[in-house]
Amino acid sequence: MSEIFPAALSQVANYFKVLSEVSRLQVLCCLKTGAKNVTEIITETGLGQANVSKHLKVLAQAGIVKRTPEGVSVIYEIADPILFQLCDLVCDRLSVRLQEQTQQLSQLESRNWGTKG
Amino acid sequence: MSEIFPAALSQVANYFKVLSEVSRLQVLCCLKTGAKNVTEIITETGLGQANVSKHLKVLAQAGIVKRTPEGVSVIYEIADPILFQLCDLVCDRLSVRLQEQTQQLSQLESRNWGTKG
DNA sequence: TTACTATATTCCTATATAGTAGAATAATCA
DNA sequence: TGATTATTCTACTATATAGGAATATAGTAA
Repeated sequence: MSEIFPAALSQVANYFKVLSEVSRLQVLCCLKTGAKNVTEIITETGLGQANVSKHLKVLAQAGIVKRTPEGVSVIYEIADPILFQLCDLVCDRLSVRLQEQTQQLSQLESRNWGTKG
Repeated sequence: MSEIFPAALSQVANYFKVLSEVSRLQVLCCLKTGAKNVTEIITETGLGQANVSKHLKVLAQAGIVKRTPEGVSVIYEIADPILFQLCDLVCDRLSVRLQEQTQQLSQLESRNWGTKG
């Protein structure tokens, strides 16, 4: 009955895809401290100009940033209320995983290659 | 000072990338109702065998599913506590965006092509 | 051992897209 | 008008990976 439609999933997949690029995350991080124009984003991230422009377009189409032309330049700001929740969740999860892996590694060490013989 | 290191961001980006494929989301949806072996996942999703196997490997490496060999078959189950929180957040956000867009569209309609003249 | 089943891996093709350079467009000022 | 600056658009190359067919591997039973 409650079949999952791939069409609905593709929207979710696409949202995650937008967040799956380091460069775009860099842009978002640099916008975390407030709205900025494209030039500021370029200098702060160190990315190429055309590249930044493309990424901003993708982010804007996904509704993650808001574009506001202001005179000769264009201001971008984060517009997605869930963005930081998402990133915080993932960061916490990643650090927990790293801790678990570190622990497993140290257990493996002392069990199989310990000096006790 | 608190510079963002792209190396740290790439971990986050990679996590999101794992969730950015429709086929992988299909697999996760089918695991939502409980642990299943690979054959069950194949029939339930309709995906090819090699394809499912590859996606399961990616999901397991990301710590999103847990792999448990059991006799001749292998059981997979969801192991990531934040997965459904993430998906729910995104789904809610997507539906809000769609509502907004629908509303804007109808406003545009009545303002520019309305019968009032 | 052999035969069989369930998973995993390898190789291949097609597609998607990141990143770059340079052209084109748009807005401001002299 | 032209010059300057900010941004976007247009190819282009290189890389990544989804998906499928064939093959390999691991476990089970005879």
